[in-house]
Amino acid sequence: MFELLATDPRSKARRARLTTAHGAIETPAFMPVGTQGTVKAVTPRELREMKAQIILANTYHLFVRPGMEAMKNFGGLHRFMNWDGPILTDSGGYQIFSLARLRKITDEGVHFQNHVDGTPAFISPEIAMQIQATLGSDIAMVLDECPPWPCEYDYAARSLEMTLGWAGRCKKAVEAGVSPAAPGTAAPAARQLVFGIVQGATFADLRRKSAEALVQIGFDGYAIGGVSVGEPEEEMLRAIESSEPFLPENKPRYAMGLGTPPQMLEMVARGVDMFDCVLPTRLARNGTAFLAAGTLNLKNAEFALQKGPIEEGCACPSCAEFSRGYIRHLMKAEEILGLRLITLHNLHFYLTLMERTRHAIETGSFGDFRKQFVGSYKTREIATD
RNA sequence: GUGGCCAUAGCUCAAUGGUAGAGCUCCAGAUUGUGGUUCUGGUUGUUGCGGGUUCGAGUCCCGUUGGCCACC
Repeated sequence: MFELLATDPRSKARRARLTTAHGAIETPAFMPVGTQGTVKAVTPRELREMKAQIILANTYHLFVRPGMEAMKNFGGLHRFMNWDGPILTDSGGYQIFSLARLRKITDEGVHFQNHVDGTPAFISPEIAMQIQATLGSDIAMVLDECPPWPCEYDYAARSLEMTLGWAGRCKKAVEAGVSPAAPGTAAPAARQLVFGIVQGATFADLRRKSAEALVQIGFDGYAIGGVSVGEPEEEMLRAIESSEPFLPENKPRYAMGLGTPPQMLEMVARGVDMFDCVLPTRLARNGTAFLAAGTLNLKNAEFALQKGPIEEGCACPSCAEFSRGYIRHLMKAEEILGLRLITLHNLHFYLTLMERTRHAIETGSFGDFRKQFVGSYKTREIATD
């Protein structure tokens, strides 16, 4: 169920609520990425404390390791990782193409060797949905091919044909009843939502065709894929703009793998409701922190003696207790607490940004908020102690 | 005391007598459906010191200082 609560009169920004089996998600929302059944370096308790509403996990990674036997044994991913909030599972199409040693792609599915021990495996649209049913995620994604950037028109068109065929089979597989049974109960679990994925690379006509065909099949939400693959920001926004007009207003839109803080606001203004991105967690592990003024590489020597927090006035647990100088030391010494503290800060930053965005849309001030935030955010701004 | 080996970047070490380099550290940059990864740049030298041979010496010769090893 997806209810629109407020809309911005001057842009396509929406404030809405998506209800899943494990609770409601207030949108626009950022979803922390927990590929292997863990948002790297933080616990589910910490995620709850910073008000994460939903997290991601990855079908391909969990299929390869620990595998479905473990998942069945533990009664699904929620119980396995001890997270009782909503989970969205990416189908693994992206990983099959980026990680696995490819054997063969056919209309039937993908034969591949996994990146862990090279074991051959096969994933079809039906199998992808079956795995996600076993994982018990609240939102499942269809299996798709994510073409590279740049990409020739002919390749993008052929890839889209295959992906659309797969989307139809995913829908059919779900209707045929691969939905998860509620572990340990007689009652059937609440229905798993399924999102289609718009592809079409950088070509507006393919994007439109993709969106319209998916809507024809009918999904609970629509993702915009084929972005965050190395394309320049203008291409990324164009991909959003050429997909969104053909998606229904009463269903959530999800920009896959995106983005930077300003990019998220630009996409909210273009009608996107949901985001996932590894930037806050990955960059944290390399020492980069997100601030209102831009990013900061905390490994830089200039922070060695600074006693202030990562960001003045920040309400995250790291800023409450630790200095830039200490965190820099931890990162230089490769102490795991350092990347943990920055991860907590960055996730708090992303989640708070979306909370402020929701508030701005509700109060009719999104335009000003967007302008103010994007205007003051610089990639190389260096704040002083 | 005698004999031998060694001395080059902050560290560990390369360099047929022909423009002194590498790895690590250090200083920066990249990272968008995960990459604690990886990649890309950059700083640093009176080649222990003093002489000599040579067109040219980190390299050959003499002396000297320091370290290590072996033997009286």
